[in-house]
Amino acid sequence: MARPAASQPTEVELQILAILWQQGAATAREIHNEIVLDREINYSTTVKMLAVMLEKSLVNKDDSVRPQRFSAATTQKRTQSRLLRDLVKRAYDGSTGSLVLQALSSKRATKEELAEIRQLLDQLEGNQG
Amino acid sequence: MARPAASQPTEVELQILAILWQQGAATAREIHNEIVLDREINYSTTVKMLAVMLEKSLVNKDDSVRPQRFSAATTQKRTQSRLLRDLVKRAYDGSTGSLVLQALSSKRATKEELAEIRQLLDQLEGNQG
DNA sequence: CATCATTAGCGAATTTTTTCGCTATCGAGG
DNA sequence: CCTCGATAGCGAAAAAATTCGCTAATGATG
Repeated sequence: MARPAASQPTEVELQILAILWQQGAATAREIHNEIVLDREINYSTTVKMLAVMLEKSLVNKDDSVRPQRFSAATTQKRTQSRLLRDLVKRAYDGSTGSLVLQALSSKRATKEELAEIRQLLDQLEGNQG
Repeated sequence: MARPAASQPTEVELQILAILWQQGAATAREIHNEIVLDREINYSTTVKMLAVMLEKSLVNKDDSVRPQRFSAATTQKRTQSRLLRDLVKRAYDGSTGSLVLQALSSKRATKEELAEIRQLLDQLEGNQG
């Protein structure tokens, strides 16, 4: 009776995933040390969260090494997509464009990113017009 | 001992806010009827959520009319901004541009939106280069 | 192979969010 | 002004998310 396919990560879970995406596989201790830079937390809590996330299939555990190493079960991209889609649906009335507009106007991207965006835009309009 | 200035709305709270943004001020019953279209829920629950949200300053209550009317305490834009900023920080390593790129490539925006985005892009690059 | 520091795991407590039962209040209609 | 259907509110239960104390296993070191 498998699990219902990796649910949306919660706040704390996402923080751990972010660490794993950034560092690749890591031990509980390494993950813990990262979290500690950000907020107070007991080592047991970190370990427990990892157990919970394993149960939810949000992370994988490599038991063949000691100490065991954890890694994200899903790519950052995939998770981003889900979160993004969800946000668009819940807060932007489903309009991705409106989110993009706001993102662009509110916070400035780097010159490189802008160029990249423009390029993508060309491509999209090309396909459409 | 005032409250800590409107926290990030939770799942259910956001659903209610979305309704208020769409319809403007509404009675508990009206809000409830909207939620019911989406999922099962008891009227008491809706009323309670509104009370909680009032406490958190997420909504305002007009007591001068009967039945009382609720309205969102913050504009949709403002809340969107917060949520977006938060998402960028937590899942996109702080890179807005990377979010925009993904949003654009994953789901297509309307022709109008694309044009608008392009215009905005011109403006942004103009200011920068 | 005893000792000790570290890692691993369990079970339960705490906190936050969401739910609703039950009572009180309101206001329209008779 | 009674009474009845709907709205309002309270307090507590249930569910979900986060926390940690305590014990067990592990493996390096003398």
